[in-house]
Amino acid sequence: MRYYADVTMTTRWLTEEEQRTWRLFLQACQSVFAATDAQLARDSGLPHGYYEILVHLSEAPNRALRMTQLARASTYSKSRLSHAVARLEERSWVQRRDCETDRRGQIAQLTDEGFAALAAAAPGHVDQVRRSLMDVLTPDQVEQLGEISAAIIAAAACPAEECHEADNF
Amino acid sequence: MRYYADVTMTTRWLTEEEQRTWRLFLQACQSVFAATDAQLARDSGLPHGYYEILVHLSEAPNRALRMTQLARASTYSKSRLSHAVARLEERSWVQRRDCETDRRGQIAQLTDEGFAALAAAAPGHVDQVRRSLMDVLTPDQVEQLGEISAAIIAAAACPAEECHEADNF
DNA sequence: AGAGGTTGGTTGAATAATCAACGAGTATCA
DNA sequence: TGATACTCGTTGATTATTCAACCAACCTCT
Repeated sequence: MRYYADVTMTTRWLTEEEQRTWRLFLQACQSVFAATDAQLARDSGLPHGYYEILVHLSEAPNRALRMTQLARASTYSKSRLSHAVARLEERSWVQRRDCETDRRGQIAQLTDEGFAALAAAAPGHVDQVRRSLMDVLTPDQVEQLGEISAAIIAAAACPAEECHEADNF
Repeated sequence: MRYYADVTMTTRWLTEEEQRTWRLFLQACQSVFAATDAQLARDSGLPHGYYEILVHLSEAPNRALRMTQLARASTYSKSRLSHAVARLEERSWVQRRDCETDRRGQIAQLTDEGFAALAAAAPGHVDQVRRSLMDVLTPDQVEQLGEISAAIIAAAACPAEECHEADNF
């Protein structure tokens, strides 16, 4: 039997090569993310994607972003972001402010404390990214990976598919 | 300010190129997994990694595996797998049996019903993998991605790092 | 002005993942 | 035999994520 059970006959199955690649890709991603998540959790008590949120805020003008923009930047759903920011607010790493020009709006603002936490977490994180990814690949491969990633993102961005999943985006 | 806040001076920061690649990689992974997860959830009500568990069981001799082996194959922690199998058991897709040779052991066995569910889910899933990944890349890129993934996995497997995270592995 | 629709964001319940602790079985070695 | 240590797998509490429902503010068009 093949990797994927065959039922309809009309499906275009994956070739051996594609199958192999898909599995390797899955495993590689898991290994990279497991390592970086573990490192962040260990060294900064930062749960998974929260670091990304802080990074995006730290780069925004004034270290502040509207919730929706922040969600888009972090590829978080609005709901997920709302919960996440609530936790970050409990730790005083982020503060919510009302938006002046749109009274529905909320602005997430990175606090000094939050910035300090991020600054403390960054070196270890970068180090882990090196160990898990960059130092493991040749410069050519890094370039290839960039191009491959860009192609994937581009394909996902448009393709007349349902981009309108209820809450997300 | 750079992407990652600079505090220690001793850190080897990412180059522009590496930074760009890292972010693209993150986003590409999110986009692929978001798409495949959404597809599986929509078409089969299968939460995230559960499909993988069923796949691994379906390929095992006798469609059965010891919990620990299954955990390793799916890169699940023992705890996570235990919970997951409990849910799959509620849906009668998997059954637990005692191991004859080791009385501590449990064997997860894919039921016919579970196999049918997997067979029903597979075509849509494969299709999504094509749309999100394979059809988006050139054959060369598919090959490159395979090699890159293999390098990442190999590096994570050995490197004298702490492979002994409490519960995992 | 106001009806209808859209967007921004939150909430709470349900589900999933992580973490720490545990009991039962096995292995090793005295 | 028994002491010690380790492996197998589960459990319950905590935390994170998803999902559906919702309110309030804005936008458009008449």
